[in-house]
Amino acid sequence: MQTIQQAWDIYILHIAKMGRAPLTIKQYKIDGKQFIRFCWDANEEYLQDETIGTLVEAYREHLQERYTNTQSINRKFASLRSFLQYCHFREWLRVVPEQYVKPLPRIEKHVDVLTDKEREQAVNVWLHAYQTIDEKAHRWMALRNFCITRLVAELALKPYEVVKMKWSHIDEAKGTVRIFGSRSHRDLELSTSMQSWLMFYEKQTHELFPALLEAEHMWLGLSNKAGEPITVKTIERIMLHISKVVDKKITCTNLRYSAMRDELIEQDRQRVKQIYEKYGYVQHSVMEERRKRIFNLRQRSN
DNA sequence: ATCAGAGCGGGTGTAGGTTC
DNA sequence: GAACCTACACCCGCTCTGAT
Repeated sequence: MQTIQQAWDIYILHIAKMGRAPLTIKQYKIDGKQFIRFCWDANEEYLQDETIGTLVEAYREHLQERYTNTQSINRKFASLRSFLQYCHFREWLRVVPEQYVKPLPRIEKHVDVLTDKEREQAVNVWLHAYQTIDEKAHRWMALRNFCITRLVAELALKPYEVVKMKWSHIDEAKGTVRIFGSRSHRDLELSTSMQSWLMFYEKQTHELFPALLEAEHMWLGLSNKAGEPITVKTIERIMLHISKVVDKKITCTNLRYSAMRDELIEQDRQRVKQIYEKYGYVQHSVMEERRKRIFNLRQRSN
């Protein structure tokens, strides 16, 4: 007889072989660990038809008590459901207790969008740092952070897309930059002011790090291995610092939505259809949903 | 020798985004 | 539009460095 632990380990190998993203696998491992710990506490170690129903039912209640956010609960249901189906497929289980891993109804939340003034303040934080810091390396870093913040504020980029940027993705003649998402790319226009900031940043980078003349990536770190790009963690920290200074939660996502807002005029659904690709969405319906949430919030707060 | 703070990366809840 | 997958945000603890 299979233990639940063994089964989950095999299941993880299976989804890895299926080509799931590393982050997904990492998350599913966490979910598995939690479920197995719960089973142990209930003195259940083995995967068997006789007990799996009551076990999963009890786990469902446990999750609902422990977490308030239905999104979190539903994600754990999703991985558990997928695991149970796999067990069924492998004939370790005759039946899947489907009714206990059904998702809870989703609650729609409003999104927080920055005002124009807040956005401007946020972008100015690192510009100001750049203008006031004397020490060379820190000054360069402030310049880098300013350029990143401004790019996000202007082009509504996601952190992952920022990190992937390379000098070769900029078309100086056209004044555009090619942004690579996780599975597609798009060309966006750079303002002339943004273009000159980037050129200036490039020059400064080469002056400070002559050895990195050949570095492909635009955003480098002082303590990284030579030529290695920063990670999304650094983007987070740039935003965290801004949040502290302006005393308002600034994240890449709310900067991104603030940049989208002006184009997402409240009633203009036609426009949403036309521009969704610009903001890196695969379908216009996602952006339509975001538009509704953005304007709901503004109606309430105004 | 100890402390403070920056930088970094792992862990995990939550939200965003894609696929079916 | 439900179900599923993946990224984002945040917490925490470790390490390194420079100040006291």
